[in-house]
Amino acid sequence: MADVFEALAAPARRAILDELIDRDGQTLFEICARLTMKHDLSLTRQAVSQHLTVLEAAGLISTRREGRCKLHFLDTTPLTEAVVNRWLKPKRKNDNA
Amino acid sequence: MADVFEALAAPARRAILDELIDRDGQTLFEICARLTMKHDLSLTRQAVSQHLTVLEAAGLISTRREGRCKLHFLDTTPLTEAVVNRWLKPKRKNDNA
DNA sequence: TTGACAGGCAAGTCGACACTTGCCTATTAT
DNA sequence: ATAATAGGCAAGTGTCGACTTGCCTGTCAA
Repeated sequence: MADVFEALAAPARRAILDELIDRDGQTLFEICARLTMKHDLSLTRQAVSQHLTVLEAAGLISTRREGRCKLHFLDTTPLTEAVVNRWLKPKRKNDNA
Repeated sequence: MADVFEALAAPARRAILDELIDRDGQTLFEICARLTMKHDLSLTRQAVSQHLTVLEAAGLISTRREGRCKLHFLDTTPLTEAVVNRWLKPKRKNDNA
């Protein structure tokens, strides 16, 4: 699994995660359209496709083919492992509020 | 406040956060030494200093001068706001386990 | 006051990555 | 079969950031 933080580094990829939270299981073209509409990000289809590849390599999204469509689903478990378990939980050892 | 995710993008900066979790309030030289020892990161003092600047700009660390030393303290609140409140909590609306 | 220690500023190099362009494959409908 | 849809592969460009080198400022002890 690739680096979760490297995947989160690009603003476009964070916007994609936002989009998948809003509506899970979108296709590449749907994501492209909604990025342009709601996030003012006018990217090429290839650009979004490469972002999706990075996100999938980081385990943040999973995909399923459906005929000629490829659906993308959000998975936030790597986020919990990478951020919460690494920095947020250890601090709770001292100040558990 | 600068971008939290951009601050987390560099592995060296994440290692610095790990170091400050292990021992809070370290100086620049202490962090330099411990990065070399425990993380196999042999960086210049200036490199670490620039990383600390980025982390402080992102609000992830706060500093306090103490004579000729500058102590660095971890602050994880931006992490919660940027990650948990953005992606982890919204998912809990559907599947709250 | 001189030297050592802790840190800051500025310019320069270099590699990685975000993005584009161009073309190709696979699935579905007419 | 042909065209349209949904997506993939590969190469190229350009910018940004991580890191270094060199020098300067401030603090403390002798």
